[in-house]
Amino acid sequence: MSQQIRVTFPDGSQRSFPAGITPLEIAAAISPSLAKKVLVARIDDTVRDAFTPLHHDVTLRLLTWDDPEGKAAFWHSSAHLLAEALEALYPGIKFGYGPPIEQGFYYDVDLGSRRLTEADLEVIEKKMAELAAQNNNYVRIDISKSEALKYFEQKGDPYKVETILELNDGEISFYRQGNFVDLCRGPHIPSTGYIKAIKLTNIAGAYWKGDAKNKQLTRIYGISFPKQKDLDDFLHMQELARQRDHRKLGKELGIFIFDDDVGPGLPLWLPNGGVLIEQLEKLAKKTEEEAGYVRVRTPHIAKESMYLTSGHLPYYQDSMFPPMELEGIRYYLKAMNCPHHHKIYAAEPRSYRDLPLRIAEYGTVYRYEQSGELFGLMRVRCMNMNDAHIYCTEDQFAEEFRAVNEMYLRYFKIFGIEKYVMRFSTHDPAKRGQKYLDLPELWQKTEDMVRRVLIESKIPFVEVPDEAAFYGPKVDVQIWSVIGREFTLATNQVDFGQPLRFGLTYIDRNNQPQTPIVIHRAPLGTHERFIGFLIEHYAGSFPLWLAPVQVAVLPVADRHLEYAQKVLHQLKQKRLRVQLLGSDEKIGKRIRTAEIAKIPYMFIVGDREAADGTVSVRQHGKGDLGSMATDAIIDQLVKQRAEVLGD
RNA sequence: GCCGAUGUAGCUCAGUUGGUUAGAGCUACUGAUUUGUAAUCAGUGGGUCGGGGGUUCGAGUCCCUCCAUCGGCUCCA
Repeated sequence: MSQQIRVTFPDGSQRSFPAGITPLEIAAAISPSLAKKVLVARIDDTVRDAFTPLHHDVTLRLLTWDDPEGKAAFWHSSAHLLAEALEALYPGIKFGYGPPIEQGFYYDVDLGSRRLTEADLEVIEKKMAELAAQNNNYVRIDISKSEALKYFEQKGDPYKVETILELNDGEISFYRQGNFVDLCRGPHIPSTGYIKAIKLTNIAGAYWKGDAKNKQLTRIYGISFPKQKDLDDFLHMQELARQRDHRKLGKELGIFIFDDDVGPGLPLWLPNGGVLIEQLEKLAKKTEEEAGYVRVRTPHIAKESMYLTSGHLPYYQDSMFPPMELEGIRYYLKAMNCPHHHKIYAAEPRSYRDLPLRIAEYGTVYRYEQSGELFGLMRVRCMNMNDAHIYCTEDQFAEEFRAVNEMYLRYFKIFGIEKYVMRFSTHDPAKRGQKYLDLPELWQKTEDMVRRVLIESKIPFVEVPDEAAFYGPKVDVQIWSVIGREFTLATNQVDFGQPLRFGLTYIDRNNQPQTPIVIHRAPLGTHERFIGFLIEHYAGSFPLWLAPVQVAVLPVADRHLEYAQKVLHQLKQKRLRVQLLGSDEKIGKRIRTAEIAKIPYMFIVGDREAADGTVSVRQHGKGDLGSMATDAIIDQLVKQRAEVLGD
């Protein structure tokens, strides 16, 4: 009677098993140690519980903690465990969603009038550990819609009821572990005992269904692991990440500050930050000059009428500082540079021979970001954009877009930026005329061209439908802060809307007026976000060309001061940024000071060096490199700088 | 903007259940020291405890309120 099924494994091998066997039992048949590690299984193309009975021939892949799907199930099951603990501790609370996330899991709960504190988290953690130790199995229960509704109506959980109402009968399942039952499509790990280490990380408010109009629930974040050591490692990594947080390093390295009296989101760049800005601008200006850009300067404010022309008012008004009125006219602080640049384009008649026209400016813009959004340098209210607008014909568009893209890649190479994602945002044709300009041909043409350019330049990218700008498709570069927040670092946008609004034209070879296409591009984003990112990227140890102080000169004793001054002078002659760390403190202390300041090079000079015209070179993070002829090492540094800045 | 937490010298932090002149290290300043690859020694200065209001005989410590920061949510042309 025992029917056999054929199971195909990822390596192509096949084995027969009695029907009704579960992936977990199959794992046990292969090896007991494997069985202990299996969390879920990919059955044909779907990830399912490892305790799913198999009744037909299948392809099977056993998934463990080492697989992303394994981790996701592990954390999803942990979220259920959190809910179980919460229900045990605070009977009667209501449950929202409780999914796994990239690093851990959360559960949204309605605690009524109860407030949770950090101390409560420890209590909940203990309860979770206690429930985990019971090693209860996760059990799947397929259930009808009406039965499901009945259960949660009886229990009095409106959020679950609302969720069930949106599901179709026949695709609803519950999962139970111990005495706790939750609506869930799964899959789950076999039992709670797999969860050995738990850390609840924080409490936050979160709107039900992510809608600010809905009630705000309490979200409890946590993370869990199959071994205590994994949790320890995770916490250690987090600590290391915090060490390179740009807000901490920015203060320690004297790069920027915020001041209550100046205002939130309005950074003050200290001299060291000023150097970073100078160098970035030097790089950008050189790069843009070589790429045929022209440079302009425009005011920080403009009349209301211009923003009516551009269409930013009233649509974007909430993100702009409120207007100021002079002589009966309203002026706005600019939130973007494009309108000013369009005016420069329109300042004279343009011929097809003038195109492409590439107008660049490190423009300062002001945006009224919500107070809760501000985040160090990464999200501010005053920012300096590496902005430019390229005005071109349709025929020139692909080539211009490609050139911009290549500029991105050149920058990324210089900075060694490897962890990023290019997001290609396209429009939804069904929403043309409402969310998007109704210019089907241009959408089609530019989207195709952008896609082709991205593929040809072999940049991995993700295409996100229905995320384009109102006026055209765009490519954004996404990066992450050390604490894992995602930001758009750079952006490259196509615009066929504003040229129409501003009535921009050029005369083609047949003497007919035509509308140019505009490309908005900011490969280095804003100084604020880019430098915030760089601080974290380099952990504050900037490469020579960027470093605020490039070389520290350390005389061993007072009698070497004269020689130190001579070395200092040689460095300055080559326009290197230097600092003399005098001799009041012992040399070890001064080396420490320079190391903490993350100065790339130290030149230590004593009797030996003064006698033979050398310096003892110490590189930040690497240590003593030995003595070198002063001229030779300075030449090396100058060469290093020239690799990026060209001089 | 919403939920929650936090806010003590320039920086990092300690300040028991509210009780005499609020502490430490680093920094700064002064003096001594003249040093060979990650912290020389001594002395001095510096906070009224984020702002305002209140409770109390008495508040850094309790309450209210405003501001800022932090963690999320929402937002992000």
